[in-house]
Parts: sequence; C-alpha cells; structure tokens
Amino acid sequence: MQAARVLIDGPSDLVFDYGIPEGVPAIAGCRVNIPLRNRPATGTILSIGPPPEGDFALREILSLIDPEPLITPTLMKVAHWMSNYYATPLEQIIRSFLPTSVRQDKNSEKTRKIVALTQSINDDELDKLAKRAPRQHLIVTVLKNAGGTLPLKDLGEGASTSVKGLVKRGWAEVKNEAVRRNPDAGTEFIESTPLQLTPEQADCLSAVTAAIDSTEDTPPKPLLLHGVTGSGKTEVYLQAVQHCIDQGKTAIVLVPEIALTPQTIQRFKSRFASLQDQVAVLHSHLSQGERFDEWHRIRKGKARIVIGARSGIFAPLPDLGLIIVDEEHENTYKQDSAPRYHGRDLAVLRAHLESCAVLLGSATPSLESFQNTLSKKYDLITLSQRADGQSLPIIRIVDMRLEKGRQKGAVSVLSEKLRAAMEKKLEKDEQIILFLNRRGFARSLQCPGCGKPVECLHCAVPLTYHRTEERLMCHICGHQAIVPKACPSCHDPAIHLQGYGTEKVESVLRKVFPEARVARIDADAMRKKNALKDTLTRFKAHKIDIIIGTQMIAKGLHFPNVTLVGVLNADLSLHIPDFRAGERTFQLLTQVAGRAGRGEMEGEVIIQTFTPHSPSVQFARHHDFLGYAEQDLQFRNQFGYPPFSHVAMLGTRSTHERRAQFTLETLHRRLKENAPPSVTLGEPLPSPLVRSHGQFRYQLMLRSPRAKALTELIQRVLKATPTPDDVHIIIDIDAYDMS
DNA sequence: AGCACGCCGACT
DNA sequence: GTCGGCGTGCTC
Repeated sequence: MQAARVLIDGPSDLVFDYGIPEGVPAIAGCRVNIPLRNRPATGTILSIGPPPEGDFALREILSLIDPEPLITPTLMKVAHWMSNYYATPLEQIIRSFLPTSVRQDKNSEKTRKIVALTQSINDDELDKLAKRAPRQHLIVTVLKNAGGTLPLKDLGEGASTSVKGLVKRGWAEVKNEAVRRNPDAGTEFIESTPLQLTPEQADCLSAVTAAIDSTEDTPPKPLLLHGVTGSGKTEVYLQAVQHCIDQGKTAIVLVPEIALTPQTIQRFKSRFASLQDQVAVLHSHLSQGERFDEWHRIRKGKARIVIGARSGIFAPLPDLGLIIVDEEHENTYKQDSAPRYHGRDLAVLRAHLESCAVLLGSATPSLESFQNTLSKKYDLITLSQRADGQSLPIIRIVDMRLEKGRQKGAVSVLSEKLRAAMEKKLEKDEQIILFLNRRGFARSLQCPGCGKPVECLHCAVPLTYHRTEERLMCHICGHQAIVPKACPSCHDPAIHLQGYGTEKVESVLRKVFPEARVARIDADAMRKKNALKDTLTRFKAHKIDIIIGTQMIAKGLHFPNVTLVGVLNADLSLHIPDFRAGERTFQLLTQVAGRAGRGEMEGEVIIQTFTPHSPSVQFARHHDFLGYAEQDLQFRNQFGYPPFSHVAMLGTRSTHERRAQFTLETLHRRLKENAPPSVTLGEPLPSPLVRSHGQFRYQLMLRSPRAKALTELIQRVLKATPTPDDVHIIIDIDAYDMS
C-alpha cells in the first residue's frame, strides 16, 4: 500500500504520512481532510510513496477536498525551491499559492435553478391546464417559446409553486446549473486586430516565437527585451501570446500592478476578445467568489491567458508556453511580506522547470537582468526606435541650485524655465504631466548650495538623518556623524532638510495657473474606488490640463496630447541610503520622460534637480540605458553589491526597543562567529524607519556571491539561538527594501 | 497529598 | 495550532 505525505495546514509546517483509502484518487498536489490527534485537519499532499518505517498505526485520509490537484507538479517544485531559497516554511509558501476561497473551498461554485420541460405536451392537455392552472399554463408557454429551458428566476415572482406543480406532473424538472461569477460581466470588448510590426518588432517577435516553439531537448534561454518607451513592447507581447495560443499552449503575463496598468489590461482584453472567456485577470479587487471561479477556470485550462500581478506566477495553468514579465525592473515584483519572493525571478525559475519561454521586458531593465545578458545567461533583444517613428522627447535639465538665489530662500517648486514652458503648452491647449517622487521618512541631508548629500565615506550611500538622536548614520556600515552646521563640501550654512508634497504643488499650480484644470494623482487622492480610472479618463478626454502625481503616473500611460513632462525634484529618490537609489532614479526619469510626445506632436521634458551632473540625470537625459548600466555596474562591482552579490536583510521587530536591538546584536555576534569568508556582514542598526506601526525595528545586511550561503548561515544561527517570543524575526533574501 | 499553572514535545 | 504529560510550587 502507498502512503501520502501530507503537509498539514497551520504555521508549524508539520508533515505526516497517511494511508490512502481504497478508490480515493489521491495524488501529489491534492488538498485533503485528515485526522490529526483527536480532531479533523486539512492539508496538502506533497508526494505519494511507500509507507514510513516505524511502529505507529498509519491513519487514513478522510477525504479529498478537491478531486483534482490544486498544485501542479511544477508548482510543487517551485514551492520547495522557494522554501529553501527564501528560508520560509513550506506551508507558508503553499498557502500563498492558493487564494483563500480556493484553499478553504468556500464560495465554491455558484449555481442557479434551471427549469426544463421534460416532454412535449399536446394541445389537449394544454387546454385543460389553461383552465385548471392558468399560471402553470403560462409557464409552459413561456418555456416552450424559450426553447424548453429557462432560469427559475426569469419566470417571474412566485413561479416556484407553479413549477413545483409541473414537476409533480412530470412535465418539468428543476436542475442546478453552475454560473460563472464573471468579473467583466456587462463589459463588451471590441476585438482589435494585430498592428503592422516595424522590422525591429518583427525581429523581437521571431526571437520569442522561436523560444515558444523550442522543444524540451533544447530549452529556451530567458529573453530580455530592452525597448525604449513607446517602442511598442506591448504589441510584441500581444502577438507572442497569440502565437503561443495558436500552438495550443497557455501564457502568463505579469504586470507590476493591475490597478496602475488599466491600459495594458484593456489592450489584452480587446485583442483576445474573441477568446474572451479564455483571458483571466487576477487582481486584488476580485470578490472571493470571482477569484474562486477564475482560479478553477485556469486550473481546468478553460482560461488560457492569465494576466496578473506577481502572485499570477502561481497560476496553475497547464501546458505553459510563455511567461511575460512586463516592466521587469519594477520593485513591486518583490513581495514585502513573507514569503518575500521576487515574481520576476520565479518567472525565470518556473519557465526553466516548464521548459517554456520567458520574456522580460522593460525600457530600463534591472541591472540584475542586464548583467545576465552580459554573462550570456539570457539573450538580449532590443527595440531602439519608437514604433511610430517619433523621436524620443528632448530632455532639459534645470539646475535648482541657481533657482535658490532667484527665489530668495523660499522652497522653490517651479523653476522659471518650467513655468514658462507650461505657460506655452497651456496656450496651445496641450497637456502637461508633473511628477514628484515623494518618499517620506528616511531623509538625507542635501546642500541647496552645491547639491551634494552628506555621504558615508565607506559605502557611498547618503547618511540617514535620525531625528531622535540628532545624528547622521550610515545604514550599511554603522558609521555615525553629527549633523553638520554647514555643508562639508562648499561650507554653505543653508544645509537643511527640505521637502514638499504633491498637495503643496497642487496649491502652487492653482495660484500660478488659475485658469488651468489641475488634478492630483497620488495614494491619498486615489483612495476612492475607480478614482484613478476616472481621473485618467477625464485626462484622456482633455477635461484636465495638468496632472500632478507620484510614481503612480510614471508607468505605462499613453496620452498622445501630453507634450510636456516636468520632474519637480529628481533628487528625492536619489539620496536615499540604498545602493539601488541611482538605478531607481534613472528608471524613474526615463519612464516619466517616456510619457511625453507619444502622439503627433513632439514631446518635451524638464527635469529640476540640485545634482545635474549625477549619472542618473545625465544618462536619462541622453536616453542612454547602456551608458547608465555600464557606469552603475562598475560601482556595484567595486562595492560588492548586486548583481555581483546577493543581499539579505535580517531584521528584528518588537514593541520593546531594547529587546529588538539586543536580539539582533546577539544574532550578529553568532553570525560573525559562524560566517564563512564569502559572507560580508554589516552592522546591526536601527532601521531608517526605526519605529513603524508601534514596533521598533533593527536590521542587518549580509552579502555573499552565493544566496545559498546567506540562507544557510542565517538558518543555522537562528536554529541555535533562542530568541524572545515578543521579538519577530524577518529574513529577506535578495532584499529590495532597505528601509 | 492534591491541584493549578506553565512549559514542552508530539501530532502519521 | 492544540492537546496532554509532567514538573514545580503552592495550598489544604
């Protein structure tokens, strides 16, 4: 007899063997009801194998929750890999694979009652019925006209009694029919036809189709598509997915955030309108029931194209042919709560395990992915021209250090150049997007005179200002400094923390351009449901002249009438204590600039900055990704940052500050004693956001060329080191969030 | 001796 | 997670 190895639901990652009763089709990936001690429990079958040795009575599975496995064999492998790599209990991983409604098998199929005539009734009987039971007669007539069947609720109120009468006579029967809870119910999508491809696009497409068509013996390499903004990456995606479907395979399309990419979703839905029911969009606004239905449609192969945010990578699609990761450089692919996986990395892993094609696309690829093309792990394909033949927008830099004198000390929001340019565009009735990257808390000291932030000499990242201690701190090596009275570089005493938000900008705009129609897009203003969609629709219809927004507007939006994009303070994302700050700023500037000049008219971009010479600003200005990458990769290599190493953050959180600190210090000591030479240890330090949600946070950075070395070391030390109950430990492998 | 409490390991 | 065994220590 075979036994099933079952992972029990719950936080303790229990694995036990159970007997499989006669006739129960239990296979790996199935969800099961099992007895545990004296109570029932639920779990997931990990594998089937011979029963274990040992003198205990094997208990049997009570029943299968779902007759078919909810987790495919490949996804099971992904889960095991994740558990090892991210140092996370397998149970937690599996839990994150399944939506709650699917896992708990709640909100299972919605049904409705269908009334069907069972036999033809002759006119004679009908006449009799008309006299004796006019309601029944009416129902029979209606049903006959409708072809014999109708939903019960369409027969009008109070019909059920009469229907019962008909059932009694044996003339009709009532059946339950499953109805799909369709998130798009009532929306019509008009099918769009494929666009004519430029020669570059055609080359890229054939590289992707070749990868889709490659056989299992020659598994395809991952593809990195570097396409400048407006180069028509989405059209390549669409035609690649079409090819995949034509081959009878399925496809996953990952997008950074469903809510922020309504235009991309729309294009997919329209292109595949004839396959309407075969496109499933997984997003956080689905109801539990909708999610249940979409998930099962995917599992059964009824939906063959899945569009989703990072967790879409767990979609249980059979016959996977292609995975696309749009805007692969986006940080939103990294989950910032356990399991802290990276959607793009899992896409590459899953594609490898499924021997299917994977396409990573971006106008500003991550240095991790780009480095993989240099080392020949990935193939690079390029779209260097805009699809409509338009040139990339002209980018002008405004040196805000010079504005300071002009505007006498006041925090200057709009430079004279930007204001003048806006005025011109408004006169011509063209639209404007203003961008302000507001990143609150962890702030550095920047000199308004020379534009330099105060940096750590050892780590080349800005020092972080800690208000409580009135000190500057390097958040990587622990170096501390007092807050300078004057700028260390130019001795300007005006050095201070400065900042303003989108709201302030909005009020300035209303004052400077009282005639213009202004709208603000940020997390605060867009809290209401559909607020973003509505604002974008009004902007498209030109009922708004100027949009002022945060990162939310940097991505993927396409508005032909926008001819001016202004970046109010390019430095805000530059001077945060993170080795990726430069990369992020370059990405942001390039992406934002790409919103300009997407129609007939030429676009113009104005970037306001205190550091006009920083590589992020200069390379973005010249639309030079390769130049930027070369420069930043050199820096990363020199200081041993990713992609030349893996970074792990080990953190403690507690309501007791001393305990959080002490625990991390203890762990640090033990790590030091046990660390192999390949691992570089940082110092245990208060997080830049020391206190958040009432908890104190301390963290420690570890680096190593091998991620496995980090996971192993951390797990070994944690296992051997008891920690207080009220201190929560966080392990973040390949961390992106340094705050 | 008898019992409440809390820690800790087992749970197939 | 949850149960139960067992040791500690307090009370009767």
